[in-house]
Amino acid sequence: MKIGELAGQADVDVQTIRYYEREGLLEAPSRTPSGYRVYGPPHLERLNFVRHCRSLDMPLAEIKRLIDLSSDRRVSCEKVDELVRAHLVRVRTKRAALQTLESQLTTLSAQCASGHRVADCGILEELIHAAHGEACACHKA
Amino acid sequence: MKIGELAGQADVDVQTIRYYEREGLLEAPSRTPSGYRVYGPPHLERLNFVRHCRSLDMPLAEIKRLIDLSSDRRVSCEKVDELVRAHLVRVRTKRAALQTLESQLTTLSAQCASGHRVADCGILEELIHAAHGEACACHKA
DNA sequence: CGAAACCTTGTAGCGGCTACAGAGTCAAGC
DNA sequence: GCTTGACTCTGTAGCCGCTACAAGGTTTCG
Repeated sequence: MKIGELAGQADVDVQTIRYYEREGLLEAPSRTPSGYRVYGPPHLERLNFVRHCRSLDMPLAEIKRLIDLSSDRRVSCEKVDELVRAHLVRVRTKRAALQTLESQLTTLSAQCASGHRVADCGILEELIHAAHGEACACHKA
Repeated sequence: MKIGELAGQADVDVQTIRYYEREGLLEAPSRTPSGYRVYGPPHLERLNFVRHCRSLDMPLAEIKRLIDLSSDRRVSCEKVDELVRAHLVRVRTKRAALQTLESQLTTLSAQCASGHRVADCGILEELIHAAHGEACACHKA
């Protein structure tokens, strides 16, 4: 199949496929005499794998390492697990930060009694006041 | 004070300050005859405000609008609240997505019984298997 | 035969910085 | 006075993961 069909099957932009090829995540496929890329089922499988990892928010570099690891089937599985675990830690950290953020913003939004002017706005006061302090507590270890 | 001192006070990179100036978030300060930027306390205050908003993960464009709104004290506060609320929705959505992600990765990591080879790795099997399906359920509305 | 839909490469843009290059300025020590 | 080092200046390029555009070539369909 040609690139457009592959893109349709995997629900990915055509450009993204070429980008993955450039970045070494997808093998360069064979070409028609006129230079069009021709893909087979293994390419689709690989592409779906990459997209699934991306849906788990893994950076491309990590997906690439995962592919390299899995292509050498003698390698200990611990490395794969290590990688996934490290990623999990990152996600967890970010999620926790967003949670803090969420409650801060909720508090902030509650400062605003409707119908008044900016001059009396609790939100802005709060933001300016906080800015006076020594930076946001949520960003201190 | 000069840019380095301002940067120290606000715990911001010097380059970031110049970047904020270029982007219109910080007023261009006066200069010494030799062209060095000279800042006063109001600049520090503004910079701290921007950093605080950034610590709340607001995009620069939004912070700029917030500054513009707050400089016109006659404007209704609703716009400020609207802006904060919209940001809150974005944060909440992202946090929820990360939460789903977190549990998926936890499940994934549990697939891996230690000491075996990649060939038998539950994680990779899981990832490849999932990739075969019609994409990740977590990304469907 | 000609239009439309595909494909090709190369390049630039997004956001929010960060880092470098190459030049100028300034304060302190010898 | 002269050097050294720390600062500052501007301009430019890189990071990530795409996305979009330009300017051309190919294929397909009516």
